[in-house]
Amino acid sequence: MPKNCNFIEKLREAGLRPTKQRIKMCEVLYNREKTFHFTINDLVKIISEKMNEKISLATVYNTVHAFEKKGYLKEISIDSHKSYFDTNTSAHHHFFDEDTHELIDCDESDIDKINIRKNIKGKKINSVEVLVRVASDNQTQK
Amino acid sequence: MPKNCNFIEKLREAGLRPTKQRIKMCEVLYNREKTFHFTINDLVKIISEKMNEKISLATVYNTVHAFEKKGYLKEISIDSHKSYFDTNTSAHHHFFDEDTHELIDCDESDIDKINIRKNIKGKKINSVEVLVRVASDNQTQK
DNA sequence: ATCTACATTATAATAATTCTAAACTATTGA
DNA sequence: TCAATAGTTTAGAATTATTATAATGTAGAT
Ligand SMILES: [Mn+2]
Ligand SMILES: [Mn+2]
Ligand SMILES: [Zn+2]
Ligand SMILES: [Zn+2]
Repeated sequence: MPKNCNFIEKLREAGLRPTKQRIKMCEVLYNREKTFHFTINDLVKIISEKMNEKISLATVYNTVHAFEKKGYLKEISIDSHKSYFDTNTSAHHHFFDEDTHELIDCDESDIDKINIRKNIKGKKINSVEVLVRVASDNQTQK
Repeated sequence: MPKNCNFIEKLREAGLRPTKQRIKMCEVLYNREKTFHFTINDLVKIISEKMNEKISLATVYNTVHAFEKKGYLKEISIDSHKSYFDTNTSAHHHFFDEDTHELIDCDESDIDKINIRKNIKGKKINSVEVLVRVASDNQTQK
């Protein structure tokens, strides 16, 4: 979803009723300069602490999954223990900072096109995504 | 761990007491031709159904995590909802079959070396792994 | 054989997520 | 306008995966 867009219209187009909870969540998620990577927990915290709003946890889950189904959010597998979501729904690669647990998007120029030589009979490729795990390089440490 | 190895010795070397539960689990995990990718649930099922053994669920978790810490198993992030483990602990790429939820290892020749042009200040790269999601290509379907 | 540190186990606790069913509300159209 | 209705929110219960606890068992040392 584009930044500063008319969320009421966008929600309607997606067949989702523009309730105040959903509009608030759109603002949190999409009124940003950069891609937003988050866990449900992050999102709940932002809504309650930064926005001083109260949206039921069940609604946050429902809405995130509704947005995911409509293609406005994408789930990212980084950690088997919790779900990360991404407002950048295109196929793209990531850096994952193992110190801060932060995800950073790669753009086209950051990683050369991946060349897959193998193919699995009867199967087509749905996506090819690279995860680069990084951590502080402690060159100053012994 | 090599196939058909002396698991008692291997466990001792790792500083792990070779208990009967651990030896049994080594047999299930490492007496195989190919890399084994599994969830805890898969493993428990194999132990109880195929091996007709009873190992407490807590022990399965403890042992898998002990093996992981010693570098005999590696956790793979495919699905935020459950943990996959891999007996191939080297850095390698995967195909993931979205129909069967099966992981397949790539070998060196399957994917060309990944060229990363970006670097994050103060961070070093720990790993670069590619996940290729595949699904049945249904060319016969409408 | 005895000791002891470590391991196993059943069970309880926790955490993430989903379900349920009642209350609420956005939209429709009389 | 204003009910009717279908979709939505909500608190709380249920479920699932995982981890903690604490009692019991056992491998390895003496
Ligand atoms: Mn999900
Ligand atoms: Mn883990
Ligand atoms: Zn991203
Ligand atoms: Zn593998």
